[in-house]
Amino acid sequence: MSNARTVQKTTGKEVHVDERPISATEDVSDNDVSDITLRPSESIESAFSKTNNITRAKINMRERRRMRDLNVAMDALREVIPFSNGPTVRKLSKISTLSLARNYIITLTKSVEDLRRMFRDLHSVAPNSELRHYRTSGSELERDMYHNYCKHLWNGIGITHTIGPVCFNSHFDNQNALMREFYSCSRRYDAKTDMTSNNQSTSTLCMEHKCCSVRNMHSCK
DNA sequence: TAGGCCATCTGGTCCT
DNA sequence: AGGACCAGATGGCCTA
Repeated sequence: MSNARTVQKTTGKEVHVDERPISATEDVSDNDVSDITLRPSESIESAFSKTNNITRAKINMRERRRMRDLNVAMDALREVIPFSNGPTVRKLSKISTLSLARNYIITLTKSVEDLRRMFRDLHSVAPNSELRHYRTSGSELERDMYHNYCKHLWNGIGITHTIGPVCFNSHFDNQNALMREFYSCSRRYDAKTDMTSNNQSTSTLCMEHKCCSVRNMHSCK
C-alpha cells in the first residue's frame, strides 16, 4: 500500500484507495500491507489507527483477490460461449455473459432432447417402425421423405455440412454424455443416406468406429 | 454529455 | 477471530 492515497468522498469520510489497479495475473498477498509498520514513538491512538488500517488493507486485498478470481471465472465462461471471442468481437459484459450462457445451456439441453428423440425414432423403440420401412423398402417418394426427415433431425442439432463422428466431434465434447449416448445408440447403425450432398446420393456410414467419414468408408479400421 | 460498465472500497452478515 | 460473501456507494473509462 505504499502508493495508497487519501481521498475525500462525498460522505466526508476519508478512505485509502490503492491507485495501482490489480491485473488479472497479479498475485496478491498479505505482504502487500506489510509496509505499514509501528514505531515505538507513536501514540496509542496512532497505533490503533494503524492496526485498523492494516486490517482494512488486508480485507481490501482479499476482496480484490476474490473479485479477480470471479473475473477469471467469467473469462473462462466467455471462452465457451460460441461466437463470443475473436479480434472483431467486443468483449461480453458480465450480464451478457451470464444471459448468453443460460441461453446456450438451454439450447444444448434441447439438442440432447432432440438427439434422444432421433435415436428413439430411428433405432431402438420400434424395429418395425414406419420410419424403417421408409428407409429400407419404401417407395422413392417415401425414401425422400425419410431422408428429409433425417436432414431435419441433423440440422436440428446444428449439423448442416457434414455428417458423422468428425462433425460430431467438432460440435460436442467427445467425452460428454451426449457422445457416449450417441455412440452407444449408433453402434450398429448403417445409414444409407449421404446428407453432405444435395443429390441424395447414397453411401454407407459406419459409426461404430470413430475414424471414418462418409466419403472415406474404406479407411475404417 | 449521459449512460453503461467496471474496479474498488466499505460495512454487514454468515461460517468455520 | 478471521475469512468468505454480499450489496451499496463511488469514481473512472468508454461509447453513442
